[in-house]
Amino acid sequence: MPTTDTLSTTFAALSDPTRRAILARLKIGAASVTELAEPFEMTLPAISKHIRVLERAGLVERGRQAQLRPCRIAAQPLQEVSEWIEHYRQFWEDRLDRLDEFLRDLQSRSKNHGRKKRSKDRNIRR
Amino acid sequence: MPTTDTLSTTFAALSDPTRRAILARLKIGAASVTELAEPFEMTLPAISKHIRVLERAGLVERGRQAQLRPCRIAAQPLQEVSEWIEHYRQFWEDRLDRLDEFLRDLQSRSKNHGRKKRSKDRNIRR
DNA sequence: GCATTGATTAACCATCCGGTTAATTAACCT
DNA sequence: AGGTTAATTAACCGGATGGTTAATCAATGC
Repeated sequence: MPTTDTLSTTFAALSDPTRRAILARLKIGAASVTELAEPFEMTLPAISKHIRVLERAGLVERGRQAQLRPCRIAAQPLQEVSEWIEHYRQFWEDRLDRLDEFLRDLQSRSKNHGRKKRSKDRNIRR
Repeated sequence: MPTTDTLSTTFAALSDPTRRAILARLKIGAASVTELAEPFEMTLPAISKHIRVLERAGLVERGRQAQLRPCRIAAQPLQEVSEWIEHYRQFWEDRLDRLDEFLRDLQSRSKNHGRKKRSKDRNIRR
């Protein structure tokens, strides 16, 4: 029922491979529904639904020309996702950080035999 | 049943606000299940399930000490998400791009009166 | 007006999801 | 051994999701 927040609907929309494929297709240009449906072994209504999900999430916009409803990408909501995810960058780069620390540690140890220097500036994010 | 791909399960895991809140909480340090449950008006089993979803998605790992199962963040899968999303950056920055193009256009036009330079590498279409 | 093409809506189905309560496991403490 | 605390499992429920087929709407082209 609710779960109205943008981030949730965006993530939900992206959690389906068909939908992501549709977005990928739209990266290279606008397309009609039947065009979008073509690469999939799926009926048109199914694709139509997927598109509506993307539309509700603000990830595609659609026009209308003749009996076509051309879709184009509108990735604005991805910005919020990107910002959200950036707050976690340090956590997936932690291993590198630790390797980094290990190397710096090794280096300083070789310079002043074996004294371990405490590196203050850990939380490096690059 | 299927939909086994990492990206899908990661996005799905992130599509719930409770789960994102749990991750946010874990950013500031490991915590037990009851600790994690505390801020929510929700039963323990519910939280337990959420945690399992996060765990299956590889977003948290858990230890075991006494009867506690301390959770800690493991944001590695977010890297893939981040990479995926970066491929769309140009699309949400498009407005800026077009302003940019407009300005460059204006500039080159003033230099060799009114000849419009075709920028090959744009990829904008709408 | 009527057939054709493009797309949506309706009705239906199976499965998944987020939540509950109640029962169960697991480790600790006397 | 028995009791307490931490957490999971089991069984269940209602509502969302992803898909189908069949029917309908909307615009075009004779």
